[in-house]
Amino acid sequence: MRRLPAAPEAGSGPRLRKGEVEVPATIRDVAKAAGVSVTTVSRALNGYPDVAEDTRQRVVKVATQLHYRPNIVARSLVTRHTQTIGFLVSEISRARIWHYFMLQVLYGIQDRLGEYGYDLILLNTNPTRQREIPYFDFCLGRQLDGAIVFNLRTDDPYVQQLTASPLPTVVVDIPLVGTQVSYVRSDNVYGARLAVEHLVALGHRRIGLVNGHAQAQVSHERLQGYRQALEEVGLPFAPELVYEADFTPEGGRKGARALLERSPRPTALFFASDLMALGALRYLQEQGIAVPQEVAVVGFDDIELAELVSPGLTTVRQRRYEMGVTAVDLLMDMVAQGHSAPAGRTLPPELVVRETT
Amino acid sequence: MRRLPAAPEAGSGPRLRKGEVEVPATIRDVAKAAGVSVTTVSRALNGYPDVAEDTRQRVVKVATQLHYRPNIVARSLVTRHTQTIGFLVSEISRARIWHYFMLQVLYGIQDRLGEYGYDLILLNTNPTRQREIPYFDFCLGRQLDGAIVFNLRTDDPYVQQLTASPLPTVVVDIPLVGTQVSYVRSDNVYGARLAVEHLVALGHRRIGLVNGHAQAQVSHERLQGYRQALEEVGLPFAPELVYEADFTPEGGRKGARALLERSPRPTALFFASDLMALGALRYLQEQGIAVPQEVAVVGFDDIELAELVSPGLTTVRQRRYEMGVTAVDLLMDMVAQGHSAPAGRTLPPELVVRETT
DNA sequence: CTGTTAGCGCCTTCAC
DNA sequence: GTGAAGGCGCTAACAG
Repeated sequence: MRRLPAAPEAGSGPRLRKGEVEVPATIRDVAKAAGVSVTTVSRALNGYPDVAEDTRQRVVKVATQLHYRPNIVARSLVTRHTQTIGFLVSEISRARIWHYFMLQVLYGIQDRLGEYGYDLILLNTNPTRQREIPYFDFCLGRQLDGAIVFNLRTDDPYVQQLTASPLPTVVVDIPLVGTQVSYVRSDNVYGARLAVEHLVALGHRRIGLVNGHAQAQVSHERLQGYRQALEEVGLPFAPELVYEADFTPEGGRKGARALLERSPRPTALFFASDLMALGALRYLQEQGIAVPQEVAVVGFDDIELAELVSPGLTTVRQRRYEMGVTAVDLLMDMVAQGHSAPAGRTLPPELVVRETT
Repeated sequence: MRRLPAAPEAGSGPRLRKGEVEVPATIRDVAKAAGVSVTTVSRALNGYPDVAEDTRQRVVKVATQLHYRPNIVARSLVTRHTQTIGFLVSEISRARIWHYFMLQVLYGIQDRLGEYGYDLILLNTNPTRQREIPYFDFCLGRQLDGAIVFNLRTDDPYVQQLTASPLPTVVVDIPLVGTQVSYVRSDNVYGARLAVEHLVALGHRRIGLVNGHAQAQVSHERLQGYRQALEEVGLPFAPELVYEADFTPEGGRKGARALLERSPRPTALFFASDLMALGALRYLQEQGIAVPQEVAVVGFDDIELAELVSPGLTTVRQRRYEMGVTAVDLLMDMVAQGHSAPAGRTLPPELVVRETT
């Protein structure tokens, strides 16, 4: 199985080649070549103070010559931490649609994690495996130091397990708390209010909502914000003006069609995702319905395309990159500092007015 | 440093709690509880045939009770493979723009890797670190079984190192070969020809090209295809009709503006990425230039938005998901089968005609 | 069929 | 300041 049979000749010198394959130098090789013990090499390379300066220099030099790289796996076995964080994206393969949003969060995570010297592992999970194996067993088996969970549905079994997680975890979008669990999300209620208030200020009185599916936490929150804003200005809440879609362009299209059949016809449509708004925009154009003259449109997220289409999409910007960064900060507070879970963080979204309103 | 001091009491039973923290059961705990040796546990759980059926059952049962999960790190240390592949995206944090394209490739990778039981680790690298550390040192240190390299510029130092890589590696977009290196890419020459031939068939004679930057391998190939197609139909190659941009919407915008100032003005524009085409489309709309009546536009990639904008973007589709899947297949051929690098794979793109031509 | 014996490469008390 | 010894949790010969 192993690529290399144990080398019989434990000769001295940089045992660099064995047949065709390069054998990486171990700490022992360095020790031998530098004429010190492995202990000293370990200390010298890991920056402990109790090593004579000239010894350290010699060790470093030899290590460089030998192209020595500490074996992270071996180190992890003894230190019991891997400098690795798991990124668990529920249904990553099917819910592709989410990922315009996700990507930016991922950048934030990746950038910040880099600063801490951690790497990110994309856990390969799927609904079946997910049903069988507690989420943290994935992580525990791999000795991960923590995890970030993304795109969890509220009815996912993991939600239950999460609060009692023994592993430092940050959940995106769902406000879960536990001694080892924290969260980061946008203030979706506020964001939705921003959108609706903007529409109301523009004179709209019948405002439709095309929402995400009910298993997404954010859908509830955005609906709530929508209702709040309406109530605030004394507008009635009309259930027939709410359409439950699924965040996809196709869903947005259907939602637009359905809502525009109501009478009196709404003069504005608020979508719980930009992708839906974009799908609807396309539909409206096909139907020859003028935006924003006949129907105003507001999206949610502010994905890059929002400003690339014409007319440019008015939308509620989520601080996606910052969500990633914040997730890591919260996580590192638990992992590195060993604190128990800090309070979750709720980031304020902001309205970006373009040409669809 | 370690979270748990060595437990002094090595009592029997499922030593499940120590203070607040749950201590995962080890193979030794299972062995003890099942009344067998650790070897037997290992064999039973790993499906070796030389274990009595009732012994196996007992072991499995005990393991389940104890919530035993093998420590992957420990296993990796001895087996010398980690069931983990590195994904190295050059400049992931700054070249954000690439990633509409990347994401779909990533899905392909992730899905296929899951079938093989592997996970993917996102290597955190940056230009600085990249200049200092040979690419495979990242991987070797973490004992990765292989790597997939994405978005490499032709002038990146890694390109040199790659051919001699001791680690199974698949490069996306750059046709590198070595005993342990293979590649996957689209047939960019052919793709560009498809685009230009389509335009020519539509009667266009002056066709501009807004290309990517010169450090991208694909730019050269697409330029080549552009020239080939021109030559084929006896059209002259006019250097002033080629603009070197950078794959971004902003670059596409600039390219469109520059090229449309040439006289006689080109009647068609071919962009080396959809993102550039989209940026240009936006510009053309602002300028009141009718697409496709006054200027026809063709993109490259077929990212999801291409069909979401209106007019829908005519473009050259790359099989992005399939590129990911293929990359993994090539890689696994080296990693699991232990073959030396199989020939690289070049996937045929296809023309998708929408409304901009 | 099962157990004993050695490590994998590294870090870490504990002596010197 | 440095080294010797032990062990992290697991797999893999090699005996029985």
